[in-house]
Amino acid sequence: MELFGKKGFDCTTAAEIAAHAGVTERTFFRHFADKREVLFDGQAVLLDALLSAIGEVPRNAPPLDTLFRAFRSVCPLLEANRPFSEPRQAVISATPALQERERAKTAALAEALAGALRGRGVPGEKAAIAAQIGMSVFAHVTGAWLNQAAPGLTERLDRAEQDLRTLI
Amino acid sequence: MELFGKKGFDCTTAAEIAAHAGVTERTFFRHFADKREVLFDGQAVLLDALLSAIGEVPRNAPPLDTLFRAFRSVCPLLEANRPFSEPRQAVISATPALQERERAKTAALAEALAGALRGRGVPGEKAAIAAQIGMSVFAHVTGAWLNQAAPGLTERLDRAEQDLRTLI
DNA sequence: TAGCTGTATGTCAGTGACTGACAAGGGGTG
DNA sequence: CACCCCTTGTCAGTCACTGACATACAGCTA
Repeated sequence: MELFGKKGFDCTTAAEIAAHAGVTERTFFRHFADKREVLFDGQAVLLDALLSAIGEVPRNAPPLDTLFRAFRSVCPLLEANRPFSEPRQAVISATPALQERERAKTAALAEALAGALRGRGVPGEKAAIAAQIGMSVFAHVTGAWLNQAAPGLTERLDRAEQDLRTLI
Repeated sequence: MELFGKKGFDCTTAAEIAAHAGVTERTFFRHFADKREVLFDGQAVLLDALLSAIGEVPRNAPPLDTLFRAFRSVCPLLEANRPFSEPRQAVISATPALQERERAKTAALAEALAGALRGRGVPGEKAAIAAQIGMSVFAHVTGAWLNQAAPGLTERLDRAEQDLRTLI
């Protein structure tokens, strides 16, 4: 983040990152599949949090309710991480290649959510659509919230869910 | 597509593509921003078709109806293009880097749709959510249809729209 | 016709992301 | 102590992509 803030992502070489961390470039690429991946490590904990949150929701809840409850339950985690995720998001917003990667990550997350829904008895197609919709709303909300802290995440989620329901 | 079918996308060098087209590698990169872009040229016509289709829908239609009417109206175009898009999709499905690019393209398309909705008086947040939701359903449908031709696009769209409406 | 201009292409050298193969160190276990 | 596993370093190589410069060709004008 130091280097990215100073020179931008594209103008920071992998060798520089590695040197800044006190290792070789080769070692860097053994820890991260590629240069972009260095910014997307926390995804795993978010995925775990969402999956276990889904497990807490009563099984008879409708799919979208299940998802939104899970989203709400990880809000504190995201709020706590804001000091790290805000500058990170600034770098991503300035770099198209990173936006591509970010979309890939949220897509993977959506697939995981779809799998969780299917595991709770939601039919396949509907689970996929629900997960994609829920995830795109969630990503939209968190993105807007990272741009501007107020209103908070849960309030934004409420509004987005309202918008979503009135759309149909 | 010949080369990609034979050796796969990753194992086909840009120099080979260029040579196969009878030009230099440098010339290749003057026509396409990067190697992946060579597979995503048709997006512009789809965008135009969708935007003009949106223009045909009466202005007082609710946002999601507007989008789904537009989607339905481009189905013939997609069905006509199937001979080209099916092998193309096979290459994309086999190459994560291409899936990333594809998601970026559909995201750009969703933003364009959101802009069109806003131009029709839909408030900003709702337009963004509607466009993302519509687009993700549309992408999901076309993806499934490219994997298996039957049932057809419009029928799949009907079912997906049903799934979507019953989710709420 | 000769000259001028703009645009598409070729050539070349260079940077930087990433990879495979091999060697070297260091800690735990028998 | 010998052995093994895991991490790291080293090195050479491939390939995507870029900037600078030269060249060819088409159309327009004097």
